[in-house]
Amino acid sequence: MQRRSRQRDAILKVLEMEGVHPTAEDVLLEVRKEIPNVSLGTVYRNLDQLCEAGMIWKVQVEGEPCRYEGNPDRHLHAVCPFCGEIRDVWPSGDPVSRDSLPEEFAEAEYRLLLISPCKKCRRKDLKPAGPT
Amino acid sequence: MQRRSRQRDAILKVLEMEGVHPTAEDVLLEVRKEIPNVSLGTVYRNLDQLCEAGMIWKVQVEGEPCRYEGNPDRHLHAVCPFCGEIRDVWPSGDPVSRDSLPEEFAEAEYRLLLISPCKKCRRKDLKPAGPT
DNA sequence: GTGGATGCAAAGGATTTGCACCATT
DNA sequence: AATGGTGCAAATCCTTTGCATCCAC
Repeated sequence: MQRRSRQRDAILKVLEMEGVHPTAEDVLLEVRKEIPNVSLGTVYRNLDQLCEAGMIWKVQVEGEPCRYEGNPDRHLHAVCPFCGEIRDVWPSGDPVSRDSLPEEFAEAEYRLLLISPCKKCRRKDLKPAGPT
Repeated sequence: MQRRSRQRDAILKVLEMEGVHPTAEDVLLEVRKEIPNVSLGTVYRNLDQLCEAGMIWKVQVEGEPCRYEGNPDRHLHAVCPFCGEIRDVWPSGDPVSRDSLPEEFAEAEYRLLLISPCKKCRRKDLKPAGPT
């Protein structure tokens, strides 16, 4: 990533909005409001670059398209098993119980996704479903 | 899943081998040793069914095809960032530090993937890479 | 014999890529 | 002007599906 471009700036701006976790498609639609003819390829290329650069993060929920987010501070994600909504979760310490793991994982990196109904869905009385 | 079939039996047998985490493709090749003309569609259909039935599990590593495993006991997975090898990890208690999370996640389900070099790769001196 | 399971091939969705042109430095 | 970025469309990869046939019950 050496040069600047209107497109990348616009993409980054979308991801810098608070609490959003858009898919590439979502980003495309949002950016098109400003630059009507951006292409999906460009969005993907830039999202990749920004990830590499550590400026944004990818959030993967099984069986769904990748989501991206711009909040650089380390935090977790929770997905609602009913509606699929993703929300940020801010842990107060290490969310992994190292004590419960073999020595060799004392410092290991991890991907942790919480699965828990969102407020809206908690009201209704539904049975848990997806992600597998 | 109501009837039995040679194909499903064979697929299940592959997954019941200790410590394997094959992709659908891997399962196909293995099953073909016994039933040369199984199709990939059949493999996927049966893997899905067996997952639904809770007899096997799906393991998702970002950017890679799904892997499957037959060990029904609750455990974690660790992926090697260098070679992609997946190994089983048996925690001694709840691997999630509930104390570090907001109240509402006290009982939440989760997906946790550890990222840590395997023995072979620990010897070599490589820089961490993938999964994003 | 009935309806679930199969094999095949085609379709599908998400993401990547090749290429000629455009734009930033 | 050099070379990285873009738009477009085609390609790729993994997975799912439609359909005629097969086979377990």
